[in-house]
Amino acid sequence: MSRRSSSSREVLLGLLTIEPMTGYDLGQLIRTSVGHFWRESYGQIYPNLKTLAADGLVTAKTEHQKGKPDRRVYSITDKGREQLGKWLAVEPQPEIPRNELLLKLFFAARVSPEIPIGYLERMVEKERALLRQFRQAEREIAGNRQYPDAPYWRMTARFGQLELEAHLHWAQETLAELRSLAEKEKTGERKGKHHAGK
Amino acid sequence: MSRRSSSSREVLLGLLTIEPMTGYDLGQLIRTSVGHFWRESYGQIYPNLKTLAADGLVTAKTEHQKGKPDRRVYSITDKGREQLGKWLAVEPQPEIPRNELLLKLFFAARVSPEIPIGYLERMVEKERALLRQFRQAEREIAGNRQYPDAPYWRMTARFGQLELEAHLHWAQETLAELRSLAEKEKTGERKGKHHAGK
DNA sequence: GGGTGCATGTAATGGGTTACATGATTCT
DNA sequence: AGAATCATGTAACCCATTACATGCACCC
Repeated sequence: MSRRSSSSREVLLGLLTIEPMTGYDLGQLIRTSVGHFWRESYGQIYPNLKTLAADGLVTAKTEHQKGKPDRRVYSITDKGREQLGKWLAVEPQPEIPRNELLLKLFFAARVSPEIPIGYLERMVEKERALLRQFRQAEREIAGNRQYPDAPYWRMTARFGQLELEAHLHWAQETLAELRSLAEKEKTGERKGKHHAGK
Repeated sequence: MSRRSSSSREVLLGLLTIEPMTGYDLGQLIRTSVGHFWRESYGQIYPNLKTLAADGLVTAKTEHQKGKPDRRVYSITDKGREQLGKWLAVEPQPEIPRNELLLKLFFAARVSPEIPIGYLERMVEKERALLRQFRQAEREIAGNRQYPDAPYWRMTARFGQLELEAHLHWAQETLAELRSLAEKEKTGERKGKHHAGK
């Protein structure tokens, strides 16, 4: 048990409190449930399940199937649940994620405004579609009263929605500004072309 | 020149278009200019400057100073500017950053609501302070007409501001919901305590 | 016949942070 | 006296993605 900062093992523990699952199931579920703020690759999931088992936080049993490969079904142990509780009590440290879009925009004066306009337009497209299915999903979860996890799941979904809305708002505002910038460049082409081609 | 996905070298190139600088200067500038969406450690900056010089994208000269250590001052070359232009033209791929706060919230039904309440409260505090200095900074940049980079820098700052506002809004909304959840738990303490202690 | 889904795993590779080493000066 | 700033660099480590390997069943 060395010092580990990341939470790759804890997602697995957390999802195993819902029901026993295989590594493959966990991969699927991660994509569909927490996928908009947390990803794991199988190259991470399988080895982590092994170390979790070695530490006694989960147990595994193999189920044979005909026609399909064997399943290694993992269950969380009491020790695992305890560990999860401890992890939950530790205040999450806010980190600043890298944003390549903003980085390119920051240096965009070196190229034609058409370039950032291009990728903002495509971004708006994608985000609009995403927002639609987000709102759809929210309506579906909204029905789930009774289940004790439901309110928390709704909160995380709501976060995604609000953030998306903010991004969209910004993108549209920014597009308008970029277009007027492009306009000015075309009309006032007298001197100061500061950016190099290509 | 192998396939590299990250943009750690390009930040350096980009900032060197402003003026020649040392690795140390670059570190400082990264923190103060793009720090709210991009970070670099010196363990990354110094080796990258070396490879950039080896590839002919920057040149270096050493300046001696008395009392202080020598400075290695890097300047971008034409080849470097060209490279930067190429990189800027490539559409940035949106990635989903991991969010540990949301992950813990997703599993928060396993602990007392007091726990997420605690860290959301502290988050609101911090973000309020951040927002104040963000708005401050924006007013200062707003004066900078004439400089060709200024509009782009404002756009990235604006992004940070809008996103922060969205986070704050969400945090307050969520706090209210968590508090009513905690209320319900205290009054209706009949059976179903589903979460384990500590 | 070929793609997709189920299912588990390992190895190579790459990207990045942290800690360490060094050392004079200036501020508190 | 001690901390912070300027300044450069390396080594250890860790986390994570991607590619590869395997193989049956089902659908088009």
